[in-house]
Amino acid sequence: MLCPGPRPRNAAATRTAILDAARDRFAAESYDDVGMRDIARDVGVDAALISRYFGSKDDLFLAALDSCSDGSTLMSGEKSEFGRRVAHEIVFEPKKAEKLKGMSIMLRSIGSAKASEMVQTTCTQRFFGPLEEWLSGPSATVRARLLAGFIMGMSVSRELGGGSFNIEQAECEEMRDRLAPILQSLIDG
Amino acid sequence: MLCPGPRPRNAAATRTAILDAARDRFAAESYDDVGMRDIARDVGVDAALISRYFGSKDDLFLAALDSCSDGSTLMSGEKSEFGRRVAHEIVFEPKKAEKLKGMSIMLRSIGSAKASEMVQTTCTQRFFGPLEEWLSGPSATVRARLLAGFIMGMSVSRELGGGSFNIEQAECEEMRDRLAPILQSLIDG
DNA sequence: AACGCTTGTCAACAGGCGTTGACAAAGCCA
DNA sequence: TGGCTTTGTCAACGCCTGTTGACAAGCGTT
Repeated sequence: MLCPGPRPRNAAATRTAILDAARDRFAAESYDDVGMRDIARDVGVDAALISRYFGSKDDLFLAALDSCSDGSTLMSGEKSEFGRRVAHEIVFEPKKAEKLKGMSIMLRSIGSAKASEMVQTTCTQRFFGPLEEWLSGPSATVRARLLAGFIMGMSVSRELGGGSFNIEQAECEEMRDRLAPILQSLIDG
Repeated sequence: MLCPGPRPRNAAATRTAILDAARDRFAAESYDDVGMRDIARDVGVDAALISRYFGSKDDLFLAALDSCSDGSTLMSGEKSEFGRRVAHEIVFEPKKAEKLKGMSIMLRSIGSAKASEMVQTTCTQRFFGPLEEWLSGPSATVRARLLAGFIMGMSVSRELGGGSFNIEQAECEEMRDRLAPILQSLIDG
C-alpha cells in the first residue's frame, strides 16, 4: 500500500488518504491507542501534516466518524429477513458487520470519557435516529434502542470471549438460530 | 473520605484501600484514562507506593479485576423472576447494576487492545463460566453468551444514548417490559 | 537510647504523546 | 528566470505518564 518514492503533491488526495486511514485505525483501536504517528505512517506522510489539515486529533476523530456511512447498510434488504440476515452476519461474518465502521468506532469509544462524549451526538443522529425511523412502528424508539444494544452487545461478547466467540460450529449455528427470532420480533413490532 | 493528618502506618489497610480505589476507578473509566496518580489521590497516598505494593499498573489492574465479585450477584434470587428483575435493574437502576464492578471493568476494557486482552481469561472464568453453569440446561454456553451480550449491550446503548437512555419514563417502562421476557426466555431454555 | 525494619514521601527519569514553527522542495505564473 | 504559493518534512517543545532510587519518619525490639 505504501509506495516507494516521494508522495505526489496532491493536497486533496492526501487529505482523503489521511481520513481513510484514520477511519480504519479508529475502527480497529481505541481513541487512546491510535497515535497521530500511526496514522501518518499508514499514509506515508509526516504526522505534522495531519495537524495542519485537520487541526487537532479530536477534529480528525470527528471527521473520521462523520465520514462513515450511517446504519443504512444494516437496514438494506427485506424487513422480513432482517433477523436471520443480521444474526448470520453477527455470528459468522463479523468482518462484514465491521463494514459498519461507524459502529466499530462507537464501540471502541465507550470507555474513554472523551471519545464517548464526542461520539454521542453522532450516534443518536446517524445511528439510533435512522434505525428508529426505519422501524417506524409503535414505540420505535424503544425497539431501536434494544436492537442497537443487542447488536453491539454481541460484538462485546464476541470480543471478550476471545477473538471469535470461542465456541464450536454447531453452537454458532444455534446462537444464530436463537438470535434471529429475537431480533426479528423487535422489527415486527 | 480523605481524612486530614498523616495516614496511619498500616500496610494491610493501605493495600486494600488502594485496591478498592483502583477497582472503583477502573470500573468508572477506561484503563488509559485512569492514572496511577488519580488512584493515589483517592487513597491519599503517593503514587510511588502503589508501584511498590502492586508492581506495575497492569498488575494492579489485574488485581483489581480479580478482587471483584463474580457474576453471582446477578444470579441470586429466583430463576423465574430473573427476566423482570434484571430488566428492571438495567433500565431503572443502572447504578445498582454497576455493583457488578467486574462487568463494568470489562465493558470499559473493550477498545483498548491491552486491557481487553488482560480481561479475557477472567471474563470467561469468572463471568461466562458461572453463568453458563447456573443456566445448566441444554446449550447453556450459547444462552450464557447471548444473555451476557444483551446485558452488556444495553449498558453500551445507554451510555451512547447519552448518560441515561435519554427517553421518557413511559418508554423506560416499555423497554423493561420488552426486555424482561427476552431475558427470561434465555433462562428458561 | 540506639538500632533496624517497615511504611510512606519526594524528586527525578525516560519515554511517549499531540502540536508548533522554521525550513525545503515542488509547481505555477509573470 | 525569478518570485510566490502550495505541499510536505524535520526538529523540537511542553506536557503527561509509569516507574525508580534515595531519603524521612514511625514503631517495635534489645
